[in-house]
Amino acid sequence: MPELPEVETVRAGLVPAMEGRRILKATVNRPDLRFPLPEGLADRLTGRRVLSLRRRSKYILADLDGPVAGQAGEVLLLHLGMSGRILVSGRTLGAFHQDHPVPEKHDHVVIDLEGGARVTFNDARRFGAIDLIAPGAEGEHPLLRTIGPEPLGNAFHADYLAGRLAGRRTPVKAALLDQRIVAGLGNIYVAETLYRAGIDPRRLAGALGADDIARLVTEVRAVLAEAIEAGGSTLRDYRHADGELGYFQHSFRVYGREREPCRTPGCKGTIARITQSGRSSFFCPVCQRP
DNA sequence: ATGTGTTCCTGTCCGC
DNA sequence: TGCGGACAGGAACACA
Repeated sequence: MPELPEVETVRAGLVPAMEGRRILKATVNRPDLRFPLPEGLADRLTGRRVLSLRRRSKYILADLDGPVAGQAGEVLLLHLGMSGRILVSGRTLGAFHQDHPVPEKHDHVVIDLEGGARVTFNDARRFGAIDLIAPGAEGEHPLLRTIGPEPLGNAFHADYLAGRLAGRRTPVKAALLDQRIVAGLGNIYVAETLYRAGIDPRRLAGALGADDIARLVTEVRAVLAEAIEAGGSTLRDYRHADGELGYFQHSFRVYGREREPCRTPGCKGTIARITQSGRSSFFCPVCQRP
């Protein structure tokens, strides 16, 4: 469940289980995801208190306290890749899920917290990532260093985007997927954004007009905000996963709707699917002009 | 530098 | 029911 709204939903779901709580035990069942887990991960987590949970792009960042009182601790970085899920279970006064007590296949890391919650990182395809970042080193971390502005933040605006797209001969679809240009968008929300902005995904980024770019900024923000409000999107029938309460998938206007009618009032178009840079693009050939 | 294609891995679904 | 192939929400990497 991996684009920005899903990650934000997962982060929010982890707050009652983790924030302010001490990690009593950490179990590593598998030594590697996309890359090897940090050396001594379980030991470095055990005994630490989770001070706060943040999100940057599609990454969840957990600020830990240090082993020495008053000293800053490491930051736990979590990335879900394509298939990653974070499950929350445990006896906790009903504050969160209680229905996933049984270990499943691909439960790679399990964290037990003060208060009785168990947080499980499950990722069948192992495209996800877990890392520990030294205090103050977040800005130089290879996975975070080159990421562009948060789309819901002040740094993402039409002038900025125009500057980043100028002269680019790549399709706008690819440009919006590029995390260095804007953080957090993935295949679904790019498709939905381009539909709402009335822009054909094949148009070259550098050929967009100022009006196109202004609409893109508006629609990126609107789609993401609506999706977060809906708790993200749930594609497959992931039972028991935190964050799968999302229902934004019912609001998709183009994603996954190949050969279905366009939902723009009065439009007789049919949603098309093409492949761009190896991934599916869904769009209405009538509403979204080349 | 910029743009494109391949690759990592497992699971599911669809057509024969 | 089995089997093969296409496809899946990401992103790093190798190459032209």
